[in-house]
Amino acid sequence: MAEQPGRNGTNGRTFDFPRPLTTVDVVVFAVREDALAVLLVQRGAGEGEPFPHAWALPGGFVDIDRDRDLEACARRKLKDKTGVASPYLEQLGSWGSAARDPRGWSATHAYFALLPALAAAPLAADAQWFPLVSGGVKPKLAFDHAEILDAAVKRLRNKVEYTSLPAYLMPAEFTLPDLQKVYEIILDRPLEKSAFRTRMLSADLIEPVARMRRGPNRPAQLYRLKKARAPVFFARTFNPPEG
Amino acid sequence: MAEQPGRNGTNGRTFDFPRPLTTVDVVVFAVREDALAVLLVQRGAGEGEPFPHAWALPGGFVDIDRDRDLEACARRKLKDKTGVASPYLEQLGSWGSAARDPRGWSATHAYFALLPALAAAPLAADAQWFPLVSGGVKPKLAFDHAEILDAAVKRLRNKVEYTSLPAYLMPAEFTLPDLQKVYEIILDRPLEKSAFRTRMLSADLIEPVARMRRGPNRPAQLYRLKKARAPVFFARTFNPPEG
DNA sequence: CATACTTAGTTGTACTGTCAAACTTATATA
DNA sequence: TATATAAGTTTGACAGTACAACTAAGTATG
Repeated sequence: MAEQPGRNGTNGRTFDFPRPLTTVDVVVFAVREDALAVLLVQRGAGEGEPFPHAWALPGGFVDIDRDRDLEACARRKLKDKTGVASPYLEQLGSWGSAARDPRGWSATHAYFALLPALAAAPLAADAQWFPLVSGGVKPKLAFDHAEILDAAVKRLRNKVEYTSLPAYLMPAEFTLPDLQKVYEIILDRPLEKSAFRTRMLSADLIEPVARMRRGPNRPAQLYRLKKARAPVFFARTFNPPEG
Repeated sequence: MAEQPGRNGTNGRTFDFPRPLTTVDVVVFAVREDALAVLLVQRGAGEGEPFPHAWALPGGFVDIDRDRDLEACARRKLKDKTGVASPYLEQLGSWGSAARDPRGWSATHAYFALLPALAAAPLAADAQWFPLVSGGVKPKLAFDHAEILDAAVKRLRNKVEYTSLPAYLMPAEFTLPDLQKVYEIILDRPLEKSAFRTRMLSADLIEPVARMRRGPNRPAQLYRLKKARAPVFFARTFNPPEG
């Protein structure tokens, strides 16, 4: 185990002051049953545990022996809860204050992840998906996690206006109407079909596969994400939003 | 002074593990002499100080007794170095790893600030402005600050394409050509005059004052930022960049 | 087997805002 | 008074979206 950290450094100099607690939290999004959903975990009720039984974002303390850096820490926590190793992961921001954790001054580094709908089939026992209703989630969240979730939803909504982020919420193969539907779910407004198709097809983002989706009506072309494709940023937002 | 933090909590429970160091750094931008410039401070050379004499971003440890939250900590450090109390301040991200500080596992919360050119007249003794040349700064920076600076410049450049952020780099009164010049300095390319004017004037962002700027040619209308104006997000970027 | 129904996908016109370049206006200076 | 210079406007071309109608391809139904 590493030496007690509050007192001594590694080079002989003493820097003697209290350190904030350091945690990482992850806002995990997926689209389930035609709604944007977020993954929450229920907190334990051990002695001294703040917010016992409350729902919270998956996360926890940085382990300086296991976690090489913050992103590795976020991936570890994500893997623990969902089994998914490499989803889309983006840093969201950090929240730190004297008041947010009853155990003392603490700072959390928040990330947000996008998962294909069915990726997290074997969920951890204490984890559960919650649909977002009017920007929030039903249970009252621990710490300042409601605020972090709110920031994540706003950031996602905002970026969906001009990026291809929803592509990371899709299964391996999907149709253009499928993708449009996901955009519409997140933005909560309908989009123009022809403009949407033109934009997506000219973005060098997806490629058709040899199969079609068949159903009770006209078949639809199936597409897949081009390999190792970073998100695309469009030069315009979708609907010049209101005024 | 607060009790030693590595060992005991405030509620009787012991959470006994090493904590990362927690710092805040600020990337302070201003436009000086027709170039984007960033504020750096020279590090001391006391015993055990990492990167002695190297230039670094202004910042340092969170003081859990003085700083209510992370943003307050950032404002304190900014005030110390520039005397400026309330510039535009935005969270940039966080960098944390075992390797970035020789004193041990550390995480920094980075902010970026935009200052009017002449706001920071009385600079701290150890602080100095450095112009950005091809995205970077001349001296080799301490820690991973070159990486943080790079992220800040990229974020600023990116947001300038579709927001009114440069307005926060302007003095109290300025002309539209002045503002366009600042956009062009940051983006490092010329913009269309008429489209620029149309966009800015229809954005409900600035208002004319009763005076004109006089010079050796046609006078220009002076404007000022509308009071308490949050940044404006435009529905398009400026030049559909290349392809 | 024809017809209705549904969703996929295309086409065409109107509109909005940028691009590009020319043009007009207002001042100082020679 | 002419000239130079920068401020600000006008005009037409163009790109991409909005809106709406249209065609295409399948299943279901009588």
